[in-house]
Amino acid sequence: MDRTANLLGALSLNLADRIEAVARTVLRRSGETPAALVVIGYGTGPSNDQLRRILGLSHPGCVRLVDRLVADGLVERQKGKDKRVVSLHLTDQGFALREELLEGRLASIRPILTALTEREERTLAELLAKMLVSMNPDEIERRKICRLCDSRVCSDCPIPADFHTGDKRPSN
Amino acid sequence: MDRTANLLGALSLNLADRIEAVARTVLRRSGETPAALVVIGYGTGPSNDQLRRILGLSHPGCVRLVDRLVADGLVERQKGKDKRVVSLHLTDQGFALREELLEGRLASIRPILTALTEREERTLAELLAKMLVSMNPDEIERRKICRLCDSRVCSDCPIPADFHTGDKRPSN
DNA sequence: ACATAATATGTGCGTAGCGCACGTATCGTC
DNA sequence: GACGATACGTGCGCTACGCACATATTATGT
Repeated sequence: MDRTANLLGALSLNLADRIEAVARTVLRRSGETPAALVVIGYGTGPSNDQLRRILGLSHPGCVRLVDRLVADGLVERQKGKDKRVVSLHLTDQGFALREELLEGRLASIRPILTALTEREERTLAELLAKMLVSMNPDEIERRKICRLCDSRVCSDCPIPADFHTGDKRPSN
Repeated sequence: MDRTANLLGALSLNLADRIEAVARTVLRRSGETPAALVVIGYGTGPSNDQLRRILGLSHPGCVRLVDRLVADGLVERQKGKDKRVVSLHLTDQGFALREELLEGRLASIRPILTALTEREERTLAELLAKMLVSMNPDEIERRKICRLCDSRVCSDCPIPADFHTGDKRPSN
């Protein structure tokens, strides 16, 4: 079993490398910034605090991250229902870059799967789903796992989170 | 196929998170520092330049990384055959921490695999091996992929690199 | 043999991303 | 209406990293 664990770890590391490289190229930012773009892009208008929980950052870290996204013209701070909370939304430019990021991510993963037959790929999908389900994640954990997911291609998500109702364009 | 790619990406992200968390806990360092400890621990006495290529860092970045490891008492700079090159070796303390890191990494991956039957796990291992082989990596790329691997556990490595001759204790 | 290029390491300086401690504004509750 | 809880933002420092540059050693060409 440890051999399998090791192989899985090695492949995961390589995929993480690829995805990070894509994010750097597309956004010119690193760390949790790409994930923030994806999460905000689900269109639920998350608060700073909700975002930081999903990204696993401190509150100040998240504020600064949003500062960067705003400075880059990708995100807008809008009023929430409560005068305390900020509601985060993508600008059109942010949405466009998010699309590029998500497509780049999938493009970097696809080549690995071409090594498999269709049948093998289906088997892999089943195994992956089984492992994801077994994590039995709570809502925050789900969003954390899916913080770079392209929900549109993930039909029948094994660990559906709230925002799996589909991405929305910014409603300016 | 994109659904499978997305699931694979999500699981990989989660595994990368877990492994990074373990590394932070064990080493109190982040970035490529944990990988450096593992790579140096293969006992081949790599030079600064070889190390940087495997880790994908700039040369100065690698020098500073080694500075940190030396300051932490985990690595020693020894003379190479060439008066220019430095040969990097672990101290006993470095070796001990490397063991802790590798075991922690496996421990963080294992729980995911318990969701599978033995038969399923073997299937997964086959698929993983097939995907890794299909990358057809050169020597540097192989070491990059395996820069956090526990080679003792990875019997019959699908992409064997030079150092798969087994880890060695520091030979002070 | 000797200048010149290539290799390998290290340093000064700046940047990105993040956390801790703290301050401030708004909301709920008694 | 006071007081704690919630949510946001700021000052400050730290870690990890890259670029430009300096230095030392080895290889190469004439």
